[in-house]
Amino acid sequence: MEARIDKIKQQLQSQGYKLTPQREATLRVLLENEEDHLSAEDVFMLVKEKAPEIGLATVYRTLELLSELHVVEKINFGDGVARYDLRTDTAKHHHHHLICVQCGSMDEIREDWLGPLEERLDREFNFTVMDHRLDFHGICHRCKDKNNTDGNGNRPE
Amino acid sequence: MEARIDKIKQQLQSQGYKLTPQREATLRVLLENEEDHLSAEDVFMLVKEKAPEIGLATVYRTLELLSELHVVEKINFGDGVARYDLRTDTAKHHHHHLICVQCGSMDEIREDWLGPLEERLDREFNFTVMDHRLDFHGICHRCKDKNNTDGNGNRPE
DNA sequence: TTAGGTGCAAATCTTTTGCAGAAAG
DNA sequence: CTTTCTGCAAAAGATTTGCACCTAA
Repeated sequence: MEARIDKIKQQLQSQGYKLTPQREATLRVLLENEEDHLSAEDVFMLVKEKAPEIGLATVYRTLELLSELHVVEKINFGDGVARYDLRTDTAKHHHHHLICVQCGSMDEIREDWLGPLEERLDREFNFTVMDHRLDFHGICHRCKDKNNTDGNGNRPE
Repeated sequence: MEARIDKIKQQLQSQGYKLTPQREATLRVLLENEEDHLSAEDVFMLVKEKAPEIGLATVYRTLELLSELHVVEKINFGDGVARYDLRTDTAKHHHHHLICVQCGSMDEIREDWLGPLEERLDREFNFTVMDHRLDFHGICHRCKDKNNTDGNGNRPE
């Protein structure tokens, strides 16, 4: 974890930014909750536990900065709040989301399935892909199990 | 166009909703701008040309209603505003977006490239896809041309 | 030392809601 | 008639910004 913080610190400094205690605390929260998709408010509350004096505006400013540096990715599930995902170390951000329309859960697929499509885009549309976002909406395996064993015969929708 | 309005009118009525002049004007705007991804504000301004007395809240309420009826799809490109796409008559909504990080333009690909992936999801993850969203971020063909002929050698970012 | 950061509060922006009056079926 | 709608204005949330004061490098 220290190594990752150091690396990000260098990224910041190479662009003339400073690693302040507030930014470091924010980074640690993101690292400790890598599996989650935290909103700015979520991050704020978690950071407050470590650094109670931090302001919400600083969290927003930090997340925006980290977003510009491609350290985190800002995502939007349509629930009115932006969420922030720490990016993995690989060059691109290759993961997809499975969003269940029944229970609202979200799983991730940490593989990239779009390589061939991106080549095709470059060839056919002269569009050079830098990033992508792929979300699937449907029924997750948990809900499918539940629907089948649900004695009262409830069905989604 | 009248046929499509009639069809939606029936959809509304079968659920106990009324087709008011405001709703009809909103629908017409959506039909006339099917290629665009209008925000609620966009729709509001266009509807105002036909029905100046309409209120923004009514537009929001109408769009939400049409969304529930699956007449439009509410989408979110992460720019802080929800946008609304008229759904095509086909069962699924198969199109992808090419969003240019340089000029902000957005093109559409009206083909579905994900069929095989969706089958794989069902097989490997037991996840049944009902819809998907695929956005690519990168440099569009227009900006690539512009960058190459730009005498002052400006580069994006 | 000094450019960049911070906290706070106020401002902004999108979207939602309460309500009294209007109108579709 | 009665239930659903509408417009307006106010409210609610999320995010951004102005500003005077700090602080990391």
